[in-house]
Amino acid sequence: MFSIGELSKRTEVKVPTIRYYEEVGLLPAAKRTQGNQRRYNEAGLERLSFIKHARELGFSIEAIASLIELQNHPDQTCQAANDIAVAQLEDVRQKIRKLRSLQKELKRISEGCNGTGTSAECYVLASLADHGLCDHEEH
Amino acid sequence: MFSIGELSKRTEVKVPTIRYYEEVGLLPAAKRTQGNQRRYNEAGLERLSFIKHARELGFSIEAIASLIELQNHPDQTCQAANDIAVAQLEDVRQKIRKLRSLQKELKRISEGCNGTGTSAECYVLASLADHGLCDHEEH
DNA sequence: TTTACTAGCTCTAGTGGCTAGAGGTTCAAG
DNA sequence: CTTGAACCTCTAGCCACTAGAGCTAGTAAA
Repeated sequence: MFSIGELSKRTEVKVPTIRYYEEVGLLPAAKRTQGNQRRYNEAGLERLSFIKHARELGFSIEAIASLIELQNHPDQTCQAANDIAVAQLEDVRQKIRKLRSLQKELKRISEGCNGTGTSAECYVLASLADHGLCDHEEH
Repeated sequence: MFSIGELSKRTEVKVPTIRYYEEVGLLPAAKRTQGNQRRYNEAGLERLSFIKHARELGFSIEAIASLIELQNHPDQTCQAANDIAVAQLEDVRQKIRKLRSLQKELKRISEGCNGTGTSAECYVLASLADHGLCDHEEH
């Protein structure tokens, strides 16, 4: 049994974040010492590692809650888990597409400006002021 | 002179968002009718268009405030404006890099699961539980 | 055992960039 | 003059934390 600080060190998840996960129900309410301090075991560590990894992959708290729920029903098919992963993958792909188009426009804008002119004739400012000057697509 | 609703229609920026921009100082306090309703002119429309376009490119409110400040000093060089654009571009590139590595891992995870097994043997859940099962890099 | 001090506790508020809703007022058309 | 859409302000909510105040518990050295 170890403290929240120890759990934090081992998982590299900050202490207030651990308490937050407990509050929103991702982590079960921890056992307490007589003095009301949280105590964890290996199961708690594994659960938090799972959550951390999923967060790093961009899964929402809600999606992680669903995944944990699925873990708790080991006899069901994992179709639902796969669906969540596939949805997350599609979400990431979408974000990449959007960022790539932003990248393209930002590149064009900043390359049009060498930083030596005055603000009045600045290509960066002009591009932002006039949508027509750029290739930007609507979302 | 036109109303906030008209400005909203013309720029495709929602009414509460326009009020929010005014509140945080991106838009100057609008002139008011005797009945306290906001009235805008073409200058207001151009300013909001600038803000909208910059937001679509992912610039933060703070960065946009700086860009507007630069517009108001047309005699200075636009080095600072270019710096902001370049920083934004680098930020976007960084996000793309990170998302690509997430995409790769998510793809691998979801392809490892055909959705027909049980949760107990699910590759998605196992991958999330065990960091060692994946290629995921630390950030 | 006392003392010091770190680490823990709860609670409230703040972050960014909006969005939603309540409850009231103004404007413009008919 | 009446109707009703559009406007006003104010408060609260969203997500996933993060920061800080003010207090208590645990632990190691003296």
